[in-house]
Amino acid sequence: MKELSIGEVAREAGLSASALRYYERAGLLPAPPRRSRQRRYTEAVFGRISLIRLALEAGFTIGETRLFLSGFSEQTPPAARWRALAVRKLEEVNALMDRARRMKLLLETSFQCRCPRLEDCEQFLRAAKRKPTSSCLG
Amino acid sequence: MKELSIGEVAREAGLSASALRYYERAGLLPAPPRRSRQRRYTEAVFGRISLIRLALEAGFTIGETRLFLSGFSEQTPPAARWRALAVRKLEEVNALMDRARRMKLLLETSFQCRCPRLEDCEQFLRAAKRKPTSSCLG
DNA sequence: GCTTGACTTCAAGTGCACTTTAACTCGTAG
DNA sequence: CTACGAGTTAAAGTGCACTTGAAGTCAAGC
Repeated sequence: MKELSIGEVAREAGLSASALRYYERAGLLPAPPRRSRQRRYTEAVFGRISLIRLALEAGFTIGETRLFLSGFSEQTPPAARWRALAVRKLEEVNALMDRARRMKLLLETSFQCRCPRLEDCEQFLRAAKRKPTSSCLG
Repeated sequence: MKELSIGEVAREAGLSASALRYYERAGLLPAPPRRSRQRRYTEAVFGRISLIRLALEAGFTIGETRLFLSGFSEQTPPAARWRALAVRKLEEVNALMDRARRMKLLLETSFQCRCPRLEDCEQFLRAAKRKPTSSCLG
């Protein structure tokens, strides 16, 4: 199996070597074996990295992402804590999607808006206040 | 028209007085008139505040939010810059929604997943990789 | 043997969105 | 008159997710 240096992994994964070291210190990436002090990764690391990026980009903190990952890499232990996190995060992600959806609608309607102050735009207020369209991706 | 102190505005709007002063320094909130050095707001401030919060919570930075607000409060001037920002932000919001959607799907499928490592879970990988369901809110 | 380039560690720095602190001013109540 | 609570400022501090800098290690090429 091919061994990769931190530079190669960084280049291919599209992030910096320092970020990889940071993830390792933070407990998100397992410490790989060394060849004369230098890290040697296998290609399995890319799956882990995209999992980490997916979580971080969706708004998980480093600590939550660690817990999220440990909810799977270990067999039984932190199930309760992980489950609690997942439920809470699911709510947060729902809220995030709702805000993003409203902001999108806002940006789109703002192209039509000719009001002097956006706070007074009827069309905008309708867009900004609309509650979740619960049918979509719910 | 009723005049409100910074404390009353903060309490009613659900944020801190220091945040309001910070928004003012950052050019998001207009500097209100003073009664013996103390800020006196009218109720119109609440509309502005919810606009600010909506933008910030959807991922706008302070600078972008300022530009966003100025795109409306002024009649003609920064239309081009604002329009460019809006288009770029619309893309970012789309990306954010896509990530949030995938994270949501991920959290939901993870409740079913019994794989030792999530990176190897077939069901999960299908969920994480699925591209935008372009029909929804597009 | 010396240089080069990619790696190593540890500590300190960065940018954002605020918050906290210290020292101060007011208007009001006792 | 004093004390109190709520407001004021400028400057420093906070937490997060990294990045940068300094000083060193190591294998390969000249």
